[in-house]
Amino acid sequence: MPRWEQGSADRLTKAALELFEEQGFEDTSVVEIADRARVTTRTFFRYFPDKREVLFAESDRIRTALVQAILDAPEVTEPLQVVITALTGFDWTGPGRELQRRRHAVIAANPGLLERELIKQNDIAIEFIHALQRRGVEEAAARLATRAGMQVFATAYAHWVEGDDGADLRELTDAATALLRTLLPADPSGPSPAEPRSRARYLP
Amino acid sequence: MPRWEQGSADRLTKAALELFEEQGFEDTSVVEIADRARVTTRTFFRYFPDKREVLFAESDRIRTALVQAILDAPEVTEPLQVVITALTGFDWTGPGRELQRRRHAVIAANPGLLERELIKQNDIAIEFIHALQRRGVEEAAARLATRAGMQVFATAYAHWVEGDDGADLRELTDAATALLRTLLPADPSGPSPAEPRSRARYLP
DNA sequence: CACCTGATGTCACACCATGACATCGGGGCC
DNA sequence: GGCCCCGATGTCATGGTGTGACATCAGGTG
Repeated sequence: MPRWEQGSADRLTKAALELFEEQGFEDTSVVEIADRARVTTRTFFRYFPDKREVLFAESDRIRTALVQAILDAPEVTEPLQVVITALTGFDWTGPGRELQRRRHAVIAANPGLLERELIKQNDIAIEFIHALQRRGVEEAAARLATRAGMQVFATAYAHWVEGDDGADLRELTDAATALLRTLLPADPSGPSPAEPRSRARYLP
Repeated sequence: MPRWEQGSADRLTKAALELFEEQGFEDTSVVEIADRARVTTRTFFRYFPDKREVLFAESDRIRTALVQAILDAPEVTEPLQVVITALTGFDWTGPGRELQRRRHAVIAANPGLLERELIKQNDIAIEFIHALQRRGVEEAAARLATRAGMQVFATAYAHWVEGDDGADLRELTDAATALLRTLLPADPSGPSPAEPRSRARYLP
């Protein structure tokens, strides 16, 4: 195929993004997308397993890169820091900031696509947990570190994109981590009735 | 309608559960479910917005009860404890332990239903966050407390159902909370390069 | 009895998704 | 050059999902 010609997958993604912006996700049929990309619907489904997936082609690349970052982290690093560092170290601009913004806006505007985004995030979390376990982290700790780390990052990221001041993303994650710590009861004797903890089943 | 006769919705749910057990979710059509329940597919879609939802009718009741538990918690309670207490205080056996077990087994065996379960949990999380905010908790804290609390509960619950010893669910959540605390860097000076924190944007 | 109302059935239709097979065009090999 | 192979795409047929419009039927009520 000549290099100057976009592949069908790219044309389909572009067409879908445009149509979703123009008339919404639900009111756009696969036929319309395929027509605009000058292919048949059969070709659409050869490239994407279903209609929603057309906006999530990058997802695989992102997930793989993040998991690799976790596996590559220095051995001594604490699991929560491993997760947060992987997330903050990733280049989220991807294939162009503007395209990324449009894609995100379309997803945010459509419940169906939001669901798919949630699934994708969950897939990433699952692989994070496995990656941490491969680093020797025990399962319960891996689950907690992953979910907490992703939520901490989400909190920081939200403040980062909407923040007026050019705060550093790392500093924001530190602040979010600190906030999370304030939510946990103090360690030796908490506000709860000072029952001494029964043997901590999950501690190493 | 005579009292001794089950309503269509109940018959549909029962039929669907049986068929999903017998031949799987994907290989069961709405037509089959409707036939076994002695109604038409049109009636199926009057009671359930889509095929998956047939196993999640209880979801609304559960979500409502949990949110109410959060709103009813004593005013002084810390947000994380509010979430955990709401979850541990709920009667998860619902409409019969055996039915609940079958339903859960079917969901666990089908990716499509697992996705829906994830969505439902997310819906619950969103309402938890709103409920906490109504209690005066700031948004970032509400998000972190909700996600952390749900994950802590999930960790404890998993150990509870698979545990041989009859450990108390409350003790298990305490243990999981303690584990989460060990994952966070120590508060005043952590293992990270001792950069003094810039003003903590999220602290009260 | 006539009427109303809620639940259900009937019919038609659009869309999503996939299997089976045909076609077409370019690159390599003799 | 001519042939063949193969990957990408098109064509056709089909099954399942989900919804709107309207008909029907039963029970309760005046």
